[in-house]
Amino acid sequence: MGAPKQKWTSEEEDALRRGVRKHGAGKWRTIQKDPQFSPILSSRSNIDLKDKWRNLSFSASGLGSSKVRVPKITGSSSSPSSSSQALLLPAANNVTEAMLPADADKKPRDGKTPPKYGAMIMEALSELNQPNGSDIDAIFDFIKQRHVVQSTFRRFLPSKLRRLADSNKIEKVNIPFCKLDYSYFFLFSFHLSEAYVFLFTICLDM
DNA sequence: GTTAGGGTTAGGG
DNA sequence: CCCTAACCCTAAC
Repeated sequence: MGAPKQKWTSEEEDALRRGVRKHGAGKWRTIQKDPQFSPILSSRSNIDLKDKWRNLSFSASGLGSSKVRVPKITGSSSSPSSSSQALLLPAANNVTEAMLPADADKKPRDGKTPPKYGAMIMEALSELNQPNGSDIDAIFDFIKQRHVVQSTFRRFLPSKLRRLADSNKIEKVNIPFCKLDYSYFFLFSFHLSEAYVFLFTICLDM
């Protein structure tokens, strides 16, 4: 409780980047124990290094740069891109030495066109319009294909959905007639002239 | 024991 | 009110 939040300094960030550049990503313990970065990252643990690196990757992922609009929405079938082992990056097939953007110094932030995740979720649900419901992965995949979102989006996507539900925009209910623990989320949006009923399914544990 | 992923909380715009 | 960054917990290797 003594440190509510310890912001990362430029020195620590630089040290982390340097360490990754030298040892490579994934060797957080080695970087942390390195005598060169040890005094700098003494207050940081390997977990912290990993988290910071993760955040850095997200920031450098590219948000607000190339807004590739893929009107190929096939929520029902033909979804080859939606696999199981797909990195959050769109096409990061550049593994040379460091799989991190060293040129992330520049942040091409639009600033004029905020992502608005809430709108993305609503749009995805509206476009999907699946009677059976769309799982959270489908929603995420849809948004990912349509917009460039950060990897963190998937992490706090449930929280955002819950927030939306709390905002009377969406509601979640559990359906017991499922095979296992399947939670169906009902999302009903009341429009001025039309009433749309969307529901997305979420897999709790399987 | 360490790393990777997911979830939660706090702070800032 | 929404988005970003740091922190904590758990599972897999």
